[in-house]
Amino acid sequence: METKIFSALAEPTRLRMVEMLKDGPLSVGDIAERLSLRQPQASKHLRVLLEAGLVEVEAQANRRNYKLRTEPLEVLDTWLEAYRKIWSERFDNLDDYLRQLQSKDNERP
Amino acid sequence: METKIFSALAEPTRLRMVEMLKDGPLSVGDIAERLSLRQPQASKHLRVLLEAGLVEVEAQANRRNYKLRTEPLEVLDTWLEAYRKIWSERFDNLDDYLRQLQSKDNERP
DNA sequence: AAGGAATATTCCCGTCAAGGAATATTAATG
DNA sequence: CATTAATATTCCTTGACGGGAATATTCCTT
Repeated sequence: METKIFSALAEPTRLRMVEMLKDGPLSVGDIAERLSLRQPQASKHLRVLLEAGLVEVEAQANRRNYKLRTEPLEVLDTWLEAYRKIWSERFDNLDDYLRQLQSKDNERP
Repeated sequence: METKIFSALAEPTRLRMVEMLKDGPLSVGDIAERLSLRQPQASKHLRVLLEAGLVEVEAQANRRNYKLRTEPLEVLDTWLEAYRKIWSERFDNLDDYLRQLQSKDNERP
């Protein structure tokens, strides 16, 4: 698993950017305004997201519209698969345990 | 969403630790050895994982056994939910598109 | 109680990331 | 072509992070 996506999302401002872009593409200015950032900082953070593959840019005249790319998130989702097994196993164990209790209850009368 | 988990996983060594612990708890020494780390570095990284809630410790005599905690990963999994919708929508759109092609093919003869 | 094994913590240092301010770039417009 | 709007890049400084080496702590053993 590539750690680049984690570093990119480890910065609160960038995480908020990603969450914002979930609802559709935005220009740098829009992003900066909504997050109360100065434009250069917005551009810099967007560059990091770009290099992590989390966004793509479409130039439209003066503007640059940044759009979310889900591919790295899909990779992350796949990576999580192995861990989902673990917590679902735990759930199953709890489930088994509850069933055991249940059957003991049934033995009693 | 808490960024702490991302910072914790952004470090390649720590990510490897998490992946190792997927298969069960390990002592500091074991972890250090498998990753060819010096013990102090292993301890330091484990501390970060601990503070991120990604592991828990169980002291057993001299040893400290570190065990994976999946709770932060479950939070991450939940956070991903909103994005899964996006890429599955895209898939649906592609699906629709292919169906359209299909029906146009059928019109032709 | 002393010694040794396993682990944690501290100190030092080099590197890197982030913000601020200034400047460069690109495109539209008069 | 000059100006302006939108964005990117650079330079600087500061703070956090990671590795190395040394040391402290804890617990077992004898």
